[in-house]
Amino acid sequence: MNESSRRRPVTIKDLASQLGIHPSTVSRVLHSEAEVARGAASAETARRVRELARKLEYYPHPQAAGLRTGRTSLLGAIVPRLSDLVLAMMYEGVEEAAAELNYSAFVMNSRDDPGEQRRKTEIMLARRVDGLIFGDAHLDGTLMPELDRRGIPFVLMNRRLDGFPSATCDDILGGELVADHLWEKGHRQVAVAAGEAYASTGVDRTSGFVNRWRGLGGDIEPGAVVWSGFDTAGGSQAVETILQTARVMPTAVFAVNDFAAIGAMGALRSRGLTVGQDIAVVGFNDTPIAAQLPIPLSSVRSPMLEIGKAAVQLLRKVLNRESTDSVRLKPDLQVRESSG
Amino acid sequence: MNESSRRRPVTIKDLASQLGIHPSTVSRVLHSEAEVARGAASAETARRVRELARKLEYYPHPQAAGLRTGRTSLLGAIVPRLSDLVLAMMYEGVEEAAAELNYSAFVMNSRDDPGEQRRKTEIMLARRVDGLIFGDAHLDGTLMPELDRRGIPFVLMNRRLDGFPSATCDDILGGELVADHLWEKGHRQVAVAAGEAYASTGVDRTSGFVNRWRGLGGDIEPGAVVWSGFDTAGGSQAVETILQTARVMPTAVFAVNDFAAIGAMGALRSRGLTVGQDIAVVGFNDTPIAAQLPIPLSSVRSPMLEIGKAAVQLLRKVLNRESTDSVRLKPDLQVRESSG
DNA sequence: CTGAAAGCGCTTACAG
DNA sequence: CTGAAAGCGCTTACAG
Repeated sequence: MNESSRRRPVTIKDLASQLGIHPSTVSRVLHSEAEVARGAASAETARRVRELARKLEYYPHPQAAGLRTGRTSLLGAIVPRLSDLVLAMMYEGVEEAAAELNYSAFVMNSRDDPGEQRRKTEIMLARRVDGLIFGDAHLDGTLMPELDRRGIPFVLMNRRLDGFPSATCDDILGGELVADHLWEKGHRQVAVAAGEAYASTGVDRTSGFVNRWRGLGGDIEPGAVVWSGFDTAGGSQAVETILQTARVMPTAVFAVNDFAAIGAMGALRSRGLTVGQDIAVVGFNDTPIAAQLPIPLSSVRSPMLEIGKAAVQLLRKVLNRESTDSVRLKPDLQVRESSG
Repeated sequence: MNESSRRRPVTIKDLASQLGIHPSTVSRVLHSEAEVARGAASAETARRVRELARKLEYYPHPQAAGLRTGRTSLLGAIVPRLSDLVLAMMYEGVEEAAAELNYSAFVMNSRDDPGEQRRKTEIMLARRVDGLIFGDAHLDGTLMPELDRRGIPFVLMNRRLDGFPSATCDDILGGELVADHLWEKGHRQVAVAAGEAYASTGVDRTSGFVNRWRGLGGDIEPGAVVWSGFDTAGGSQAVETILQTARVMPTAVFAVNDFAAIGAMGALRSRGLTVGQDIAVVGFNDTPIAAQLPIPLSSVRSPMLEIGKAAVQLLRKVLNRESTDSVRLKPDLQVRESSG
């Protein structure tokens, strides 16, 4: 059982009294970047302060500093759900990059529900975060323009939205890579499990694919593009719909998310089709399971960790009032047995 | 682009001056639980304070309050990796339960590395968290006893450790459920992909299985229990080892984690075996993909979200210096095609 | 019932 | 180069 008799952390005052100097001098030294502490204190004083701080394991009290400076060094991230591996990976990137900049990051789930997005945003603001990162932007949403009007610093990751800085995968390119690959493999009848129509990821991957496909001279049957959830259930439903409504059976399915692809594979198998032989399937994100599935899944590798880190860098610029350009990181295609 | 001209949040002083009363009175009212504000202010004053607070959308400044009270209302959680769905789900539970108690939760990854566990713990403590939740306890680790000696309030989740309060799945029971099921299905030669030997999850699931199996009159071949990673790679490696070293071919494999089970399925398939016909596979945690795999995976359902919530409740008790008993939540077995 | 003061730990202009 | 003061927003014993 815990004793809960934590010893009181060392403060600036402790350091000052032990050194026989004023707390403000300690603070100045600890904040001077240069080892020599130009203007903050004499080289000798600075040395003694730093030495004692190290010896006593002094750590600044971030809340106290924040109270004084008006900044909390807190970043808030809102994602559809953390149990979605794609967002979890991106958030790992956010966490790492934030820690490097001496920020702390929070994360909350919105479940892609507009009410929850608002609610969670207000909670984050009540906690006085310095800025926000949204992984759940809706193309038809009203929250982002509103926050912008209120002057709240934020950036987007994962999904983009016109007019706001975002760190995303180049999803259009990702879709194009899949079109090139399937065309080259000789497929001419294809279908798309396109994801949610409110998410730029689904929209961009799909439009990249469709436009390139047409550019190559291919046709997309009406009813061959089905909007659906990004999860396994969404993928299997999309395939059911495609199989029921398509006039011509597709020989390949592009699912804009690996989990949807896994759901699609399940649905195809229960129709008696062998993926990789009777029908090709390609997913998106190249999550670790893709390569390890019983039938390894071809997938577009997106740099999820890097997207999270890029989002933090972008937010840093916004907070510093520097100019920002959205970042689109390049994906590449991993071809495996499911479409080999 | 963001304007970054956020309007200053409303403070207690703002409320007080608008009402012509003293800030301390406002604070007292806002902290009195009862609507009538017994002892804090007159019913009329209390009413006016609450009304204005609502109207101006006053939110307390948690850092300022914490500075005064000595508590930050911050909880730190450390997990092996957030991109492990099991931990991500548990952390969702942590986040939700913490928010309900007006706590904010942080999470960091330790990658199951003892150095990182220490480092991340110290970062959390430097941020003055009120308490910690560890999802990455090692059975042979030295960190927990050390933190206990230092009087730092913490609890464990996911993995247990003797002598410390934990919220876990009843992993022994989970292993027993699998043994009963496979025995009943007529299997007599079994193997186990047992997970990491430093994690109570793997150890308990395995010992629950093995002990029950022997109790039923079964034998476990030497070399039929293989320690391995919890991920897909670990599962496929474990199966490779089992197939190479087992004297008798098993007819069933119990993998203590769904991702390991997926890896196992892949390895079995590349040996030409059809899971569910030639060989049974059972996983653990019943993650959402289990049911949606091309060959649906039998799995022990563990209440991941509830484990996270229970950990927060446990930590709350520790912080209140109430007595705590470890919580072991009951799992159940979902039988599917992979072992049907 | 309500005001006034002190102080949590830190930072930052301001003197000297 | 260094000290002293003020103040961030809040809470809490203490008076009256």
